[in-house]
Amino acid sequence: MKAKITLKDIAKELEVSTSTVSKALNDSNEISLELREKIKAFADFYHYRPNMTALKLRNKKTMIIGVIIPEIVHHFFSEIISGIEKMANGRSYNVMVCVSSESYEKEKLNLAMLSNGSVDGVLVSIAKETLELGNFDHFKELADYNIPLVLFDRVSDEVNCDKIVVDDEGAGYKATNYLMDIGRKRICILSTPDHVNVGALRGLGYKKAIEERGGQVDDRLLFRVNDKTDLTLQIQTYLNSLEVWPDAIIGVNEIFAAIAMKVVKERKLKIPEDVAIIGFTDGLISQFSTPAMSTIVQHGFMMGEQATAMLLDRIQKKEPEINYEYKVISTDLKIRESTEKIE
Amino acid sequence: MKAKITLKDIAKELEVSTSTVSKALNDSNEISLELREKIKAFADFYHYRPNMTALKLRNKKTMIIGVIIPEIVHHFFSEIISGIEKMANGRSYNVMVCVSSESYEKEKLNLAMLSNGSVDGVLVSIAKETLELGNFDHFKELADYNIPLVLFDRVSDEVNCDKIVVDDEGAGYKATNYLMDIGRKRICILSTPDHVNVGALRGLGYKKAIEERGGQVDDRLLFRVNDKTDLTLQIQTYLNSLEVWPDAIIGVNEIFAAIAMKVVKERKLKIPEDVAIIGFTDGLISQFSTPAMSTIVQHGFMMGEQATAMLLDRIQKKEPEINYEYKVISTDLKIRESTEKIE
DNA sequence: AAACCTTACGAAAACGGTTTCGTGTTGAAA
DNA sequence: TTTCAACACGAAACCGTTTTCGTAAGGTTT
Repeated sequence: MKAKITLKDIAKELEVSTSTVSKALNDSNEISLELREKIKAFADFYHYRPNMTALKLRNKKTMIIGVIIPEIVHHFFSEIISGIEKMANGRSYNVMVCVSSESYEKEKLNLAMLSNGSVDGVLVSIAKETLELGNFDHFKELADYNIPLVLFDRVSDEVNCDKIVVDDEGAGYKATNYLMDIGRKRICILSTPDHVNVGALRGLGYKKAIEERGGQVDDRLLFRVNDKTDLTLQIQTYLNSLEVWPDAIIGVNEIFAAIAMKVVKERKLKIPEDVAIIGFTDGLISQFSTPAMSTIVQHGFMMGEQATAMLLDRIQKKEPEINYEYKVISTDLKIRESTEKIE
Repeated sequence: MKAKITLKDIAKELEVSTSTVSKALNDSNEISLELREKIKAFADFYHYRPNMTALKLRNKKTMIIGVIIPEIVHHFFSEIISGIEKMANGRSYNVMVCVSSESYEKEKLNLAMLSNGSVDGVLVSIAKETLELGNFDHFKELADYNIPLVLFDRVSDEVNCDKIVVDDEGAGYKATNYLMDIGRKRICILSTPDHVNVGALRGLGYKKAIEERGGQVDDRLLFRVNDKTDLTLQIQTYLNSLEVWPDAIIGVNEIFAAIAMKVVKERKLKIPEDVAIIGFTDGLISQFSTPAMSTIVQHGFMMGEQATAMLLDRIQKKEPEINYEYKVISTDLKIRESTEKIE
């Protein structure tokens, strides 16, 4: 175990000054070629590596971006992290991941921790509890510290910053339209409480699609699943409470759709003949369920990449512009067996 | 946008020295109560927060641990990260996540980046390519820099450090035994190439269980799926190439099992009546497949927590002990519909 | 009144680098 | 010969903290 060697050590050993060593290693032509080579060889031999922390202090940049995410064990979010990690790495940044567990307090704590100079910028997807409480002051403080912020997926109008979201309304619209195209009349949507913008927007697209064709939105077909109690039970109870079963179900996430599929099967109804099902997030469940689930694919990886690109661009600009970007990522409809057209 | 305020700023403003301010803020009784309060009030008012980077440099600790993981979009691994994050946070450390994408080069690069003083310790699950190449020199360098390392899940004997793994042999044994208990005679196992210790060990447990009951291991029933070509095709081809179909299949991960389930269904065989299936990793597929999949649950979250605990303990000890720990996490068999006992 | 403690603060070093500026030595131009 | 630029290097400041040590002022012992 050789203790890590510093500039000072090299300087002393070679009887030159630290500034000379520093310059030599940075290939400055202020230093003669001869000495430069000698120093480099020496440094190389002892595996010299500059201390990052010292550099960070001097350069006032950490080359780290912080990410606060509600959950990691979640296909869509892990895809996003993956995209973030890739883009950040490509631009030689590192990623510090924090999990809010959907809790306002943890989100606030994480943000405080990150904003003390640990990172050059922050990427956040807002926790459900925060959205519910509607308290976004902790984000505003970031601006005071002059730390760029980009919100992704779960955003809020009350925060002034760059944002990037999935085209949730368009996705809801797309899914609904497709289901109508294949002749479905009673389309049910399993959504989230309205404070989660994601769910609300998907519901909006759903309504828009129906109304556009002169249809009447039946409010009984829009169910808001809350995540405080057992999901399966809620969905089961709800579906079975309908006097007339729907002939199509949209789940605003993979889990809702998967549960719906289970419930439909238990009811001995055929998928897609009796009931067509569409989910969101093209995760493993969708690919390996029977029948394979049609889904709205949300391009989480791309979202992570682009959010990071936006953040890094903002970091690298000196002027804190007031023109914040709002980027929308469009979705694709991936048709599989759970909606296969029947004529 | 108030620029972030430093100790020096406070000192100048209050016409005292920086040392006084520092001590006051740290509640040193070297400073009179009166002045202490005054300084604290001032600092508070201007939202003073110490610069982390400066502290890191001074304390020679970053309070960050690095994690190198082969993949994020993977249920087991994301569970582990989740556990790591929780434990690290609980002990006031932060987590820097890097992805090797199963590539030797990326793993090496990541390790180099982390070991330059960015982190106090590193947690690694070895990339498949690295295991295949059998080159572990990059890990040995870590010791030179005196940075503690803990390997988890994918480990190697050639690296001297703390390790923590799932009881893979026991899991394979447990699954096989259970299948025999419910009367299965031809148990097939979909494993990985042997250089992936995880797969190899599960295969070992499988063999042990069979031999223990005086059975003869039929090598044709052990298939090594490689991840270079289409998984579904491989498994499909393999299963259909068997003269006699197995009456039970063990997939050493969730995907293999899910694919097997699909193939079995396509063949119009009944699960579990004709073929029982057991998977590993208790992810979403298992819970929401039809029939719901019996699995070996691996406690990824706990593994992440414990790996982190081991690492932090090692970091906090001054003496680099030679007694490395090797911890094994036992698994549980979660029985669901895909193996339900039939008599 | 001399010697000694406290108390309350400041100066300076340290962490490990980079960078600006100064300076002694050369060699070439005037 | 003088002047000046180029070259090659070192000194010192700097990034923002903490911490050791020094010390002046005042109080307490003898």
